Amino acid sequence: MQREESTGSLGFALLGLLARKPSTGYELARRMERPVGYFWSANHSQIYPELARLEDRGFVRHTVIEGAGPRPTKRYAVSARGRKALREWVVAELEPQPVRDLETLRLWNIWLVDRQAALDLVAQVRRGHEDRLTAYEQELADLEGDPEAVDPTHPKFASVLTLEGGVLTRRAALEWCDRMRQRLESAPR
Amino acid sequence: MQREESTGSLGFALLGLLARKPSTGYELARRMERPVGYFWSANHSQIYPELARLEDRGFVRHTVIEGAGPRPTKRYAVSARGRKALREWVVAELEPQPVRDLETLRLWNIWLVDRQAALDLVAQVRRGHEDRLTAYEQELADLEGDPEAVDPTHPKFASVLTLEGGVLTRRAALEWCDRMRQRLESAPR
DNA sequence: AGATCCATGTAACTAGTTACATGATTCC
DNA sequence: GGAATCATGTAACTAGTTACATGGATCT
Repeated sequence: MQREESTGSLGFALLGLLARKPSTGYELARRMERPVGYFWSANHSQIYPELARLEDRGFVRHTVIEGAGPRPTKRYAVSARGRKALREWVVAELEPQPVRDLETLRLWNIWLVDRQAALDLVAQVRRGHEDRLTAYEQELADLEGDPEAVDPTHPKFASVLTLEGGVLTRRAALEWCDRMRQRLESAPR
Repeated sequence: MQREESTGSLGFALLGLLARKPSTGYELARRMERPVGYFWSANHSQIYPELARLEDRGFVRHTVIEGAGPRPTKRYAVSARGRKALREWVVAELEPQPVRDLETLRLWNIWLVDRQAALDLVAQVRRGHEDRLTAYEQELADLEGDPEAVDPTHPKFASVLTLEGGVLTRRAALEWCDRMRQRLESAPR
């Protein structure tokens, strides 16, 4: 048993955001929605206390700026120590994380419902993948031709990589949905 | 504000398992590791209390059987109400779930590390996808040629669908990893 | 005799969600 | 004047993890 008290995934998500651009907690919450929210999300109620913990550990520092809230507005930036901790976490050997994929769980139970309901479910899942694919492609288009996106030490390089991953896997998921539809339609009744 | 107290995803995961085969809590925990664990996971310490809640709601029932533990061994089975609740959940219109994908989060920060470390990370991620792909293909091979797998009202039909989805998306992920490797190798230094 | 599996539970904790609370500024 | 946006926090809750606890049966 360890009382280690180490930074969790949310902390590294925030460090990654701040390494790209210093921000207030509010801005971090907005940036968490999109595009980071494509692979990590958090509410502001989780972000504010986590920023305080990161500051305790010396991973971020804040300066008070003028802002619109009833309390002082704080802009956070990563420290050298925070950057180092993030770099180390990125390349660490991590054991595989537990998966929790609600859509696949629902599809795994599709044998319980009638054909029409099954087709509706597949269509619903397909729509979700389609929407995400469109979003990824739009983000990618914005980065296209940007010379910084070719530099592997620039954040935009990493953004392009992750977006391309999203495109590839969502396209595969669409193909899967089409197969499922065919399978359901051609199945004997 | 609602005090609705409704069944969550874990409850439906357990109902789905029990709809396929009545089991003890212990067996459910084992089945959660593989193959269900490919898309949903839970520990026994989460499973036992959840089974009690499902029973409170009349979704499952248990009978005491002979077993090896110090306490009475209970075999659970879904009730008609539980089956109905599961069917309704499967086809419900659900809002998209928050995503938490640690691997993509790490790749999104890859611009912070040197080329070798970046290549190592990509290789690590690739290995994970490879291992999963192999597992999916093995499970699929076991189901191949099974006449029940063609019947859309049989659980094996749904198993095949989800495994095929896994194969398609993991193959896409492998392609993605190969692209990332090329991109990193061909990048100017 | 010791390890592993079967079997069920609770306690203490961390992570994440939803709701409450406050108040200035800007847009319509 | 009202809604949306900026801005930060806390409280109460649900979900999930890790550790503690117990003990028979089977395998080596």
